[in-house]
Amino acid sequence: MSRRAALEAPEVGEGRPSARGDATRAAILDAAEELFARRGFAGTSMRALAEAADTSQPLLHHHFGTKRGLYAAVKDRFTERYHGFRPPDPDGALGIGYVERALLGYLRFLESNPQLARIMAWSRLEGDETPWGRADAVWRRMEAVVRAARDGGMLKPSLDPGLFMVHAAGIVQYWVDNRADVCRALGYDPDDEDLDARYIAHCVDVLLTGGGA
Amino acid sequence: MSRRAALEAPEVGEGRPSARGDATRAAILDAAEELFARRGFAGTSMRALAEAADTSQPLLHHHFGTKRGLYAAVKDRFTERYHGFRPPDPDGALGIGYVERALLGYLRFLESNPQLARIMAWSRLEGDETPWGRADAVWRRMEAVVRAARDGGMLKPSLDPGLFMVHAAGIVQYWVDNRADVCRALGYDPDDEDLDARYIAHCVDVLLTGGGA
DNA sequence: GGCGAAACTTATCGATCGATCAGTTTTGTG
DNA sequence: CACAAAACTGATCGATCGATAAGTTTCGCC
Repeated sequence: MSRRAALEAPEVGEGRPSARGDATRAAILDAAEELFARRGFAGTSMRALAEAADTSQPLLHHHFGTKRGLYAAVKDRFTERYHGFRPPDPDGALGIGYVERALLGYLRFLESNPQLARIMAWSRLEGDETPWGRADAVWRRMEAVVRAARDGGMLKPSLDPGLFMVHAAGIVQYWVDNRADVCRALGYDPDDEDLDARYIAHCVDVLLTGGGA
Repeated sequence: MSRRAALEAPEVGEGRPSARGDATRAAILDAAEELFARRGFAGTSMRALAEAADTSQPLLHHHFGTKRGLYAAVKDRFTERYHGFRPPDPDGALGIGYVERALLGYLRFLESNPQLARIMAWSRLEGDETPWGRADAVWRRMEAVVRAARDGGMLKPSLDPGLFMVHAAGIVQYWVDNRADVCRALGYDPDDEDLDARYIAHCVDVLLTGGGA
């Protein structure tokens, strides 16, 4: 097996690096990202990955050691992207539109990284924990924003920042997960490009002013 | 292959039924429910299923035809259970506590059927659509309740019943899916038995009166 | 009690799985 | 250019996959 196994995959290498090697590694990761997201870990074979990456199957083991190692490498690359998401800068006042901008931003982020959302969903079902451990930082960062908004007088004092954030995150996540089913069941037009914004706006209105009469 | 294949599995049979056959079929379905929920379709082998059901592997094919047939049979049985869930009866007035009772009831339902929630999640990722098609009826039924509540003056007129229901369903689903991660990241005690109720109560408060200051 | 159908067991099929090895080509560097 | 390391290929390993065939036992009904 190659010395450049599993966990040390992304770094440039210990011996002599190679431009060609980096290119194929990237191609393999791209293909793996696509296939793992679509079919999950158990449903994806190394041979299918090799074919999708237009390489040979033993080469996958050469670069990433084992199938799990390749999976971990894919998630590592995703982790960087995931942590690249940040709630919009409150820039001073937490205006009324801030929550809407934040939720819509999160929705757009998930929609522009559909494979990330799917891989996270697969991982959760597969019982993987460690690779996404660093995601806790994102949670805490966003909770801090909510707490600041509350302490800044924008949200009512009785509000629990953590629970409120779970509430808000669930709004977005559930939507991207079930958008198609919801449209089919309740008769919304799935091709309506404004539907996402309407849903978020509706939720934000309820979140801030309540749905009660 | 047995005549009693795939889609016709649950019914009693066309030839001469057998008490023993029904018992093993149930045992196989129980084991399959457990294993498919834990490891997904691709991650579960027929041999592992046979061992868990304490039978032989060819017997699985005898009763359910193919692996997909068995999977479909498991989902069929789940579908009945899923449709067994109903929002609590408004019994006249839609009091302030009704939404809380409904959400908490849905949460308890999902928590008391953890395998149902997991199988639904697997199915969604695997791209299965038809087997849960009848779930649309549940969606519409619950939407009708929200619409009645709105038209009855309990919710504000500008509210969209469908979007509000997605919002509410997301609150519950996201919680059961991410409860453990949320507790770890934000420091809630995962063993706190009141946490579920507190979360739901918090969400209902925001849903009805809003989180704004 | 006997007869046919269903239930069940044992053995095994071909295909595919992840992984490894030996050998060749390419690449970077002195 | 020469040499060593890395990249890559082809062949193949044992294990396991879903599925089937053939034969035996059990069950339900007349």
